[in-house]
Amino acid sequence: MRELYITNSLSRKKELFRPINEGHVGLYVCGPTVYGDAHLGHARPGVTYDVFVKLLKHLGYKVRYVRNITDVGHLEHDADEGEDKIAKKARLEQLEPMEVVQRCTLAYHEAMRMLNVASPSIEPRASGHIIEQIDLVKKILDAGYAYESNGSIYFDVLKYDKDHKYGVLSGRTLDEVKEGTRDLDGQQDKRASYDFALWKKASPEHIMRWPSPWSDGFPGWHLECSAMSEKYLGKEFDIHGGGMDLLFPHHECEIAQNTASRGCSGVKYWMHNNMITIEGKKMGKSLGNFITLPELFAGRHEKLAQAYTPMTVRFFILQAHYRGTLDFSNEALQAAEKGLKRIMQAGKDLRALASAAGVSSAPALAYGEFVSAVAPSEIKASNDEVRALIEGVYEALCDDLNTPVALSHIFDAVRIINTAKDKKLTLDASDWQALVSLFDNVVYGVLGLRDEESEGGKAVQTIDGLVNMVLEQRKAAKAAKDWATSDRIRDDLKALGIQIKDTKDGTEWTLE
RNA sequence: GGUGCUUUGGCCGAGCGGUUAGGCACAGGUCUGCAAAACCUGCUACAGCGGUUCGAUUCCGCUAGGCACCUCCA
Repeated sequence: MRELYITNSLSRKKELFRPINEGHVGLYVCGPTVYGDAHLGHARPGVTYDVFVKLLKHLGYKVRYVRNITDVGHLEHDADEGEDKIAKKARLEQLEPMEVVQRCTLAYHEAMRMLNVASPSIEPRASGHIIEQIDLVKKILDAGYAYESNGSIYFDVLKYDKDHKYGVLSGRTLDEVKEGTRDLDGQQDKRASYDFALWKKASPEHIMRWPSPWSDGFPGWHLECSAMSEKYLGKEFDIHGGGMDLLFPHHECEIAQNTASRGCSGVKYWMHNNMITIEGKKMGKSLGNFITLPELFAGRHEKLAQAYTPMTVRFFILQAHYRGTLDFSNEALQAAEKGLKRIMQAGKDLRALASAAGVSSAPALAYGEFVSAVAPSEIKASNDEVRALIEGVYEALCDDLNTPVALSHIFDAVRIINTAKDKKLTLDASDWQALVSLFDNVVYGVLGLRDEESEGGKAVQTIDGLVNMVLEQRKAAKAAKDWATSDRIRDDLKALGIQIKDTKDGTEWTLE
């Protein structure tokens, strides 16, 4: 199996990935808190870990991918004070909290589906694991790293720090954490401001509540990930992912909870995707630069010059490395749209050319499903450039998921395909086979890019027939050297968004 | 205030101690009835100031700007 390197946030270095169990990978990624529309920010981890999982599978690993849904316990302000986000939304909209959860979960799934993000193996909900979470609180209490105060349970950070050192992931010392933690009102129950809640006693008006040995209440936000990752992936698992904004305090607290209860930090590799920024700033409701995915796909937002398709967004995300910030702008999205179109067009041409060269075309791809027809090591080509570029693609992907570099090599493939189409380059069957494999396995497979233009079903077929009919008329006009008619047809079609290309072999057209 | 990250050509965005990443845009050319597309060529940048080095965009320091986390956020 090819070596895979990933940047471990724990060491801040690129490390060779070695699974705990040969050939198997356990991956846990923090999913959304479901209290609003899926937004541009959700697309980044969604796409990033989707590509990562697809790469792992393509390399031959068996993957268990767990991505949770936070539907309780995530509070509005401080980790331990303020209103539950979902309860607040429910109150504002006069809905049952679970109605909010249901609606937002479905919207999130729909947005992910459109982005061609495959479902995780398991998608556990916090509210469905209250028993496990209570059990975890008990273990931490028994170990002496938590205390009860007025019906709530808090994690004793100071004690934990003495025994195990708090802050290993974020690189903060407890002194630094002390300085940075604000003293807020209503924290009298805690011994220290940096202690975090494991269990909160519910106030009388709080709807989402469960019985526990300490009070009727609800679990703290950090608890669910510790409880559910252990349940589905074991005491120690391979990789934990999430957004960089979760690194502190969320993931730091997870490590503390894991260590306090299980005796080990639980995770071998931590991966963190960076943020999408808008005009250089992180997207946030308070800044008014918050764009939801439905708005983006429909072009309905004052910052959007046009609508962008899900694949444009996916490609846009893939053009930057996941650990860097990615700045959103109309110019950048439009550039991505054109670049993607070029790759997809080459993919279409590749099919025809390969099949003409006698290469049996791969079975029709079930879009949204991962196709692994050929193992990466089996891809062979006689043309040096083709061989080098394919090697480059795999090398980049296995070098901390460097999708932008992988794409740069794929653009080399596009150029080669186009040159061959122009008959300025001849490739043999093994080269065509290699390119077909590259597109099926990597472009459509690992990177999960789909040709949206070809997916319109019956309507597209109808348009196809109509356009070909009109083009027959134009052909006749051209034959009669009636350029006025021929040009008018071309212009009229262009006005409808249909772009004509006259080639030696006839007329081609594409939908803009 | 604390901690960390970052500053690349018109835009987006990789990367590296010495060989032009790539995309988009732009200009010229080939092809074409004209176009479009495609291909070829050009545009060769690394915030500023010092230092280390035979050599720095790449390492170190300082200065200036930006960002993130420390509060909910992917």
